[in-house]
Amino acid sequence: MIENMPHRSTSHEVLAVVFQVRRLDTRTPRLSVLLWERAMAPQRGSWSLPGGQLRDDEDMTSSVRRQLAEKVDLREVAHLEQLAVFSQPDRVPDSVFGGRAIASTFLGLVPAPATPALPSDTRWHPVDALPPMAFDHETMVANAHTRLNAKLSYTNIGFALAPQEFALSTLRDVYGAALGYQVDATNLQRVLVRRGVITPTGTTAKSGPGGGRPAAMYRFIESRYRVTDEFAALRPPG
Amino acid sequence: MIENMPHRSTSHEVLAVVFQVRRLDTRTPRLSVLLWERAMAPQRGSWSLPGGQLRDDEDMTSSVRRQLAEKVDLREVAHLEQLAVFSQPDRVPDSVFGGRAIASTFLGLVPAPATPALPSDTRWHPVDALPPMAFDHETMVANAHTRLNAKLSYTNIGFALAPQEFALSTLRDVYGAALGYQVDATNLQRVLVRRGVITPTGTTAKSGPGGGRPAAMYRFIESRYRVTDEFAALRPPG
DNA sequence: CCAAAAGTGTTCTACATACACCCATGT
DNA sequence: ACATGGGTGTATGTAGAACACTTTTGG
Repeated sequence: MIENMPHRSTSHEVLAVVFQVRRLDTRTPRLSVLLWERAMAPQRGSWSLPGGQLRDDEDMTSSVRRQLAEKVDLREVAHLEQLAVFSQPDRVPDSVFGGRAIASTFLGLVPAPATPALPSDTRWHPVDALPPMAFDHETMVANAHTRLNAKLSYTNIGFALAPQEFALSTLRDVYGAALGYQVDATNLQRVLVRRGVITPTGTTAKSGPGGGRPAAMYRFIESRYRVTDEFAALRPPG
Repeated sequence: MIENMPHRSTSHEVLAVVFQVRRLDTRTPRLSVLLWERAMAPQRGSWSLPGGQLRDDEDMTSSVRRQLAEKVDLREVAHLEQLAVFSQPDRVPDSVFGGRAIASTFLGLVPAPATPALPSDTRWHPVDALPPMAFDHETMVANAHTRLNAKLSYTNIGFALAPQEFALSTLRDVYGAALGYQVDATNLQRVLVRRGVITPTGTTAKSGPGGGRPAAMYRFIESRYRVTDEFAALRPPG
């Protein structure tokens, strides 16, 4: 492959860090990210973020949507936002795109319940146990995770991870999985109700086997991203 | 000019929103942004952000630095960070870069006291009284201003706007100019000292004409960007 | 001695955590 | 009855805003 030619071309790729809170086994759910396994060199066998080259006539948001549609049902992506740009000239070898490639990353969120069929090379991986990853994609995942955690504090972004209707214990698990520490359902309720983010639906869930009081169901008041309280904070315990 | 050809080229430009808190007249200082006036079509006479095309062999941070060096003394830029990408295919007419141009924006900060000579087409403009601006550059300034204000709350980013040593009343003016509301010097001191962001130097300033108690001088403990308190908030009065 | 500017101390409020206690359901 | 999970109410801590009062200078 030719490297360091004076006028190598510059292309632009778009990559999506798509998160969902998923329960793998019977244990508590984990924050997971959508990855596909590279079948060809370079870095064959390592895992990549979904994405691809930006076309000359599309903007980046359209491009991410187009490329994601090959991996998941787009109607399930409840939130999508720009993250950062990665522009080291050698971040991917020239052989991949026939030159140097700038990457723009996006954060995508998929609500908890459903996930449809995935292509055979594509899988969800818990972010706390990532497989070997291609190029600088691991950094991108960390970056996205940080952004998500920050926004859980001061926006209503949880709507894009939680089911349409949910018990508070479910919401607690969703927040807990994303933030990486145990969240108190009691306080979570008070905080989010006070801020006008969630509201009771009036219905209640059934008790599970072994009894227990039936849980009141809640829903997010808006299902569009909004900054709810610029200065709000969800602090870790301790 | 040719438009909507199936394979128009895509180029990449880098633009910097450089802020400084400046006193224009005798009144309180204002947050200002560095702009240059377009001498040629399109949009001749409107004002643009400094920047230009990314080269094939440089990363974006290097590119901003290179392009900024044509406008200001780079040693004065105390902070530089990535903002957002603007990728609408028609955000600038094809005639400018011979095709479509994606723009990556950066936030730059210059400390208060000095400003060296500028090129004749370049001037500082208060952000609350911007001149007619080219393309989507006004949006970019607004975007940068929002980011700066958020970071004043939970980081030590003020170091990049304040002089090396300063009285608290000066720092109050710097914060006030950026945030757009009056800040109480008393509380600012307590908050920033408690967080370990600023510290007294031991020296005091001279009193001005008409007297007044001499002010104790302070400095920022670190002059590197740092998140000081993830959950901190500086709220507006009222 | 008075005005001007800086600094100190005190109070007040609001938000968020912690935790003990009460409620509703299944077996 | 009692275990299991859900919900309510109360205390506690803390960061930050508000503001009155004191200190130090110049004229």
